Amino acid sequence: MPVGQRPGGRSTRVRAAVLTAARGLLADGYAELTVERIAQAAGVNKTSVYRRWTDLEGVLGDLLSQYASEVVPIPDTGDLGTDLEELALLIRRGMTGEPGELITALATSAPRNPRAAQVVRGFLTERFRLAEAVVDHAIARGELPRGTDAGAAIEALGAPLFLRLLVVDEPIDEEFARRTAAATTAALRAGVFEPR
Amino acid sequence: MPVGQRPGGRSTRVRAAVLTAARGLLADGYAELTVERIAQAAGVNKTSVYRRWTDLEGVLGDLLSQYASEVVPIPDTGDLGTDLEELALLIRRGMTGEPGELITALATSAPRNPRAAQVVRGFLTERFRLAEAVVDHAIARGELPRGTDAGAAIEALGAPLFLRLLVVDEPIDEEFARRTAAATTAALRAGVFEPR
DNA sequence: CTCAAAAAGCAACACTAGTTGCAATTAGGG
DNA sequence: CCCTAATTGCAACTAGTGTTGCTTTTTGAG
Repeated sequence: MPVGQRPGGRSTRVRAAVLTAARGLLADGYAELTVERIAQAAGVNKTSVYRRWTDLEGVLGDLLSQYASEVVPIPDTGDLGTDLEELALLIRRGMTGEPGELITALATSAPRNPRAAQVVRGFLTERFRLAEAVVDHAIARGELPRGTDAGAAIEALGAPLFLRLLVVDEPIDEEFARRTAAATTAALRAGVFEPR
Repeated sequence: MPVGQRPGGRSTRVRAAVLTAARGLLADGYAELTVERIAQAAGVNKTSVYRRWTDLEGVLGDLLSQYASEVVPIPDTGDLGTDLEELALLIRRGMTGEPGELITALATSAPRNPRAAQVVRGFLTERFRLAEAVVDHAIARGELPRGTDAGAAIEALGAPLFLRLLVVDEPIDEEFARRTAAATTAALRAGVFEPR
C-alpha cells in the first residue's frame, strides 16, 4: 500500500510551475504580486498554492531558499581592503537583481509574518556568516588582531546597502558599494571591532 | 456664507481622538493595527478615518510628522567622536521608543504604498540633514577636511541601527550604538568620505 | 492492469478592507 | 437664533483574500 509523500510526477510539475510563475511576476514588481495571480500565471488552481505554501510569503520564501542554496564565491585576494570591496560589489549585484526584490518583499512583510521574518533572517544570517571568512582570513594573515568581531564588521558593511534597498530610494551604485567597503576597512584597521 | 475648511470644534476633536487612539494601539504592536480598530478605539466611525486620511499609512504618517516637528538637540561637544556617539545614542533612543515602531510600520509598507514611502523618506532625510551639522562642525574646527561628504557619513552611521530595527531582530543596545559611531568616526578620520 | 492514497481542481462560502449614498449632526457667519 | 455648508454617522455594498467540502485526476506499488 502506497503511503507517504509523493515527490514525483505532477506534484513537482505544479511546484515548479508556481515557482517559475512567481519568479516571472516578481520581475514586474511585487506590488501587484498575489497568490491568485501566481496561480493563474502558473495554470494552477489557487487552492493548490494555498495548501502547499500557506502564504504568498511561503512561495517567496521557497524562492529565496533556492538562492540560498546557490554557492557564492567569497573573495579571497589576500588583502582585506580588496576582499571587502569585492564583497560589497557582490552584495550590490545580488540586491540589484532578483534576490533583491525577494528580500525586499519578505523583509517588508516580516513584521506581520513571523515565518517571512524567519526566512529573511535565516538567509541573511547564513550569507553574513559565510562572508565572515573574509575577516577571518585577514586575522589569519595577521592583518587584524585575533578576536576581531567578524560578524559585527560584516553587518556594518552590509547595512548601508540594505538601508538603500529597503528605505532610502537611492541608487546602489558601484561607487557607493566601494565607499561602504572602504569605511568598514578603515573601521576594522582602526580597531573598532576588536574586543574591548 | 461660510465656505472653506473647518479647523475648529468637532473636526479637531475627532482628529485628535483618532491620532491618540492610534498612538495607544501602536504600543501593543502594529501587527494588529487596522483602520477599523483605530476608529473603534477613538469612538469614531471608520468612514471618518478613511475620508480624512485615506489609509492606515496616512494616519501613521500624520503621527510621524508630529515627531518630525519636535526639535532634536544635535550634539555639539567640540569633538567629532563624542558628537557621533551622542548622535548614535540619540537615534537609538528614538528607535527603541514609539517613533521606532512608526518608522518600522511605514517603512515596511513603503514598497506598496508610495505615500508611506515619501513620508518615511522625508522624515529620515530631514533628520539626517540636521545631523550633518555634526560633521560640518568638525570641518569648521579643522578636524576634517573641507568637502567631506557629511550626508554619506550620517547615512553610514544610521544604517546599522536601521538594519537591526527593520530586518535583523537583534537588540539595539547602547554598546552597539557606540561601536557604530566609533566605526563611522574611524572611517571619517581615515578620509573615506572625502571627495575623490 | 488494478486500486488505494495523495494531490489537484472546482465551487461555494466566510471574512475583511475599503467604498458609496444618504441621513443626521454640527460649526460658525449673518 | 437661523441657515448653509462641512463633517460625521450609518448601513448597504463591492471586491479580494483565504477557507472548506467534495469531486476528479494522478501516482506508484502490487
